[in-house]
Amino acid sequence: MKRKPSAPGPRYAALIQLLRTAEELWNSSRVFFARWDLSPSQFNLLNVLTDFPDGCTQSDLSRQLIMHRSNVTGLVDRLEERGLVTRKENATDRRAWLVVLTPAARKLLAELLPHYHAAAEQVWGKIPAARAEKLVSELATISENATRIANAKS
Amino acid sequence: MKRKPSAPGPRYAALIQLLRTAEELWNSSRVFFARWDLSPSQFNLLNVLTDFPDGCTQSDLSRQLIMHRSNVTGLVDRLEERGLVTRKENATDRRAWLVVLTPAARKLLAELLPHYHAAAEQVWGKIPAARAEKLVSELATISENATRIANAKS
DNA sequence: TTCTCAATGATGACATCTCAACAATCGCCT
DNA sequence: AGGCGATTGTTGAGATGTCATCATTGAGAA
Repeated sequence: MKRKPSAPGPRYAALIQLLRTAEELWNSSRVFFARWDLSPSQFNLLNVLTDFPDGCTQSDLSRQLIMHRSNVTGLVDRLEERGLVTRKENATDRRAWLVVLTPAARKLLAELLPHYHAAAEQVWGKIPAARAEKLVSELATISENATRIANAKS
Repeated sequence: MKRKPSAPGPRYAALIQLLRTAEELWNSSRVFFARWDLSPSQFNLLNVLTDFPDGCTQSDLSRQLIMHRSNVTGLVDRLEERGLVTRKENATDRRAWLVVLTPAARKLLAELLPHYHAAAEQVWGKIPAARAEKLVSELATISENATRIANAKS
């Protein structure tokens, strides 16, 4: 008894749900960060920079944020215009800038982050932390498999 | 003993991993669909249309794909230029088009979908279907919570 | 019927992203 | 020292996405 041609397997729907959930999270975060006039990408960039008090190269940022170098250029441009970030010259490598948070950005993050972390916890509802942590390893497996399969020569 | 100010809760990292995994899946799918000269969004649109043999309104498409109406306009424009989709006039509502798959698109999908469904299964590796299905309900909970929290008046 | 409000799709402005190409610089190898 | 390949940031083209706004059309209330 045949079903539809090329019926999806049982785990296909789960992947779709995963993508959809991530999209909803992203869109929700857009609404959330709009209160501080930030986009999710802008916040992520600032958030990464908090781990690099001495500054961070744009290429390093692109790797941390998993995006193309050329995208970081415009992102930093707009954040620099708003005074949240500055480009410092790098004495040891004259090709690369050092992107640093301004005090204004640190103040903004100090106000924003508690709300953000609280909201992140709220999103899980009654799902316990133990379950969430088990999820992480499964998600990591999926990430690796996806990247490997995509880069495999067909 | 205080940690960093505004330390993230235990489930925060899991959310980050979720977003990262979705991003890797999306990027992997970009590489995957490039074999047929399609973007992930273009594929998703065509895939949705297979469920609507009589055609689908652009607004309906925007709801199915969770994107703004204005985005569907350009997406359909480009697919129409490539002959994968046509805009039929709608007798019962002269505001709306009916977007329909062309035979060429059906042929393309018939060739593409088996590979896609196989890859989707492969991504899970040794994670059993039962666990994947349990994931779905948790992800659905997260989706709902995120949307609700974002839309709540603060 | 007419009026009003909602829905549809298009458009323009803009942010976000990828990719290819480029000049400048770095590092290493000979 | 010189040369060569890799890395860095920028630029331009173009796809993808949001949002506000608009004219057209639908549909239900007065």
